[in-house]
Amino acid sequence: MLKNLVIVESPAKAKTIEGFLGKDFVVKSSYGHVRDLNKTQLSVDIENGFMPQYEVSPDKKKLIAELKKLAKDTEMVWLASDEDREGEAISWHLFEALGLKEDKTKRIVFHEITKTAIQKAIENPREIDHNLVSAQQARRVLDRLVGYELSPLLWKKVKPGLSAGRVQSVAVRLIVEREEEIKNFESSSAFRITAQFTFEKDGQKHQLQAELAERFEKEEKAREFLYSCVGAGYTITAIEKKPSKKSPAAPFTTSTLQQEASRKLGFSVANTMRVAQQLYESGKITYMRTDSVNLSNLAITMAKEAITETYGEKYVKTRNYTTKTKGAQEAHEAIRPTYLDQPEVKGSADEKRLYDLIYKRTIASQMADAKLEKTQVTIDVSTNKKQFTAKGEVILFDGFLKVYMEGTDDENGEESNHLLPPISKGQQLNLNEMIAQERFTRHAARYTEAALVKKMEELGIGRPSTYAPTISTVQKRGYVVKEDREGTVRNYKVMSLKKDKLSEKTASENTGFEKSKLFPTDIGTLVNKFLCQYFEGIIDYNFTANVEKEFDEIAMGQKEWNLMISEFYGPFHKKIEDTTENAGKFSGEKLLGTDPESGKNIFVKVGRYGPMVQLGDTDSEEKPKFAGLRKNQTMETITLDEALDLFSFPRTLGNYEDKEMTVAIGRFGPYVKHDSKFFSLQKTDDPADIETERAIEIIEAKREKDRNSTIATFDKEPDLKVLDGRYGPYISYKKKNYKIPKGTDPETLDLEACMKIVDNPDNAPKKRFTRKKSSK
DNA sequence: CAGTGAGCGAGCTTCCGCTTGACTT
Repeated sequence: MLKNLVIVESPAKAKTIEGFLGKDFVVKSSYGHVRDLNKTQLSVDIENGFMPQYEVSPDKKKLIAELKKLAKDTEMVWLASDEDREGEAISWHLFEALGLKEDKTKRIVFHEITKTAIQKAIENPREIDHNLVSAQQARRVLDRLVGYELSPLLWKKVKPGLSAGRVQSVAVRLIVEREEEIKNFESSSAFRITAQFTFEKDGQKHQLQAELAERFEKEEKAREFLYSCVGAGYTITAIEKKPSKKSPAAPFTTSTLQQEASRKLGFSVANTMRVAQQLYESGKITYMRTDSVNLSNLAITMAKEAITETYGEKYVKTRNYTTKTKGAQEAHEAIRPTYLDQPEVKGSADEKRLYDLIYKRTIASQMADAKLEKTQVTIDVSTNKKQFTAKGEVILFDGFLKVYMEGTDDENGEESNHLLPPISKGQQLNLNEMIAQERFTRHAARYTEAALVKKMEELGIGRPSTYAPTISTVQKRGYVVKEDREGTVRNYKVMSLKKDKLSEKTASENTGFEKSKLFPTDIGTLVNKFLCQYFEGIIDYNFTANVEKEFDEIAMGQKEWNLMISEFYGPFHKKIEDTTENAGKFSGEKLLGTDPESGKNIFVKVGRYGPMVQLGDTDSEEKPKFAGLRKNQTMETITLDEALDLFSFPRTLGNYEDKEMTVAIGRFGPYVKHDSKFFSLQKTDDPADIETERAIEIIEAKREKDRNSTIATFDKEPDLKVLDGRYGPYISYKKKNYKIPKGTDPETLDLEACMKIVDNPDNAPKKRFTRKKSSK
């Protein structure tokens, strides 16, 4: 009989811990949650105290059976899931699903994976905290109720297949509102005056860059100022020195790792997590989904040693960081290298780069402050009362800067603090050139994925394990797109004073260029408008923070979980019913104008398949005509002329092989149709310009490509083909695809062998899991 | 992925938070 069975959440953790515990312990993993609400129905019994109806998750059936068998023959089961709300619930679900006995079960927790921490945990077991489990249950039920009542309402009122939820809808709101802010932003310009001075000291020539403290809104005033400096002398009248320091940033959490990897390595949030997972699984870093900035004592000791050895003792300053994040649950350590004596690891290029970032951030966090000296120099102008200032910064002691400096999201990095030449008070300066350059104010920056995560974390919305999936969800639903956008050229005025002569010119710059930024789509904007209008409370930025307070009360045993849910659900559900009944279709319909040919109205609106234009009124006798918007068109910017162009399809071309060709625009872009087959246009083709000749070219090019990807065909069975596709060779038969078993050379297949493959159910195409409903 | 859009109505879609692989037709 087995003595001890320990169950943790992650298999990599299980492996490490098993090494610490010795042969009397077997350590297994639950792979996260093991039970959940059924996803095909609400699974919350509203009439009976909102009782959730749990079931073992389909992908956990096998695992639970295994664990159950193991637990039966074990003297003591130790539930060692994380010490937070979700972790406590996982332990309780395991207890229930495995049918454990209280006297044979213990609950233990630890925040760091070290031998002492585990042994201490084993010596201090406790029982499952049912209040904490109730708080998780409240969280789970609330999210289900919100998601599963709001989403169907969107299907009815806006468009099928949409979704809404406590987290994703706020993420979309942030992006939509930022876009509106940008749209309403009015840029203003002012003239910034900079001067380059020279002087000689001890036979050496020096330069000094300075800026006028004041900016001029009007071009005329800037010009006046430059003129006023003609023939002027310049003198340094004050030098002010101030000591300052910089401290290192805290070790990485999930959110800060995503931000830095985005800023410094250009990683998407999903890529960062994928690479971090690989590093974690190969034992190189600690757990990557965490909101804690805490390092274990062991880690701090290791860091101290590494810093002392490489940089010397005066670079060491050990620190304990505390989180400032709202709602942080700190079940894990910060993200750090497992072994701090390893500055480099083997692995893919991405793994190496991400590890390097984690290594440096961790080491720097335990290093001394950088000591600086900031200098401000004041320069008087003899011909007027205005003053220039020059700023400089000297690093007296580099400290942690030797290793790592946190990146910034600030795109207005105009101010540069450079080294100053040897200056002294009273020094006379010569003006080399003075420039007045028109500078424009900038709108707030659009969100990158990582910047959105940062904002969500500030609002306490979402968790480390959901940041990346949420960003992917809002893109999958078509609410948000991640795109590059080209900028526009803008002119600005430059005036220069050199050798007492004024010259003026107009220069141009590219502005508004965006790389990998999040933009709202028409659907995202419309859904946000709908939710703002009818469910302001749910997408309020403080909604999560407020319900979190109540979850905390439940966790402390001060409130019943289902009472909390009931208080929320009453008004919420009433609003759902009201809106279902009283609100009309929410299509964002807008009249664009009238068709000059027929005089009928042309609208733009969201239809069953997305944004479209409509020719003719919905309630008119004659059925209106519809056409979907192209990818680069939006409901807000489409013009009447563009709408009319969309109605010019399908357009008939000449014949080819005695069959008619047409050109049209469909769901997947423009295409040529011939003999009831479809041929997609190239990106460079404009469907408005396609004529017979080009259409034939496109058809022939497609046929050629098909021929090249055909491995074998058979005269006896024209429906069967061996083809080479995206994922390698496969068999196509009667519009269904079959995989070829491993180790079979597709070139050698004859018809008989193919039919054998087709008939073998193992090779049958995978069907989407659909629940069979009993027929009535 | 497959080239639609009213209305009729069946049947489908959907949440957040914990975890990894499987493996694309």
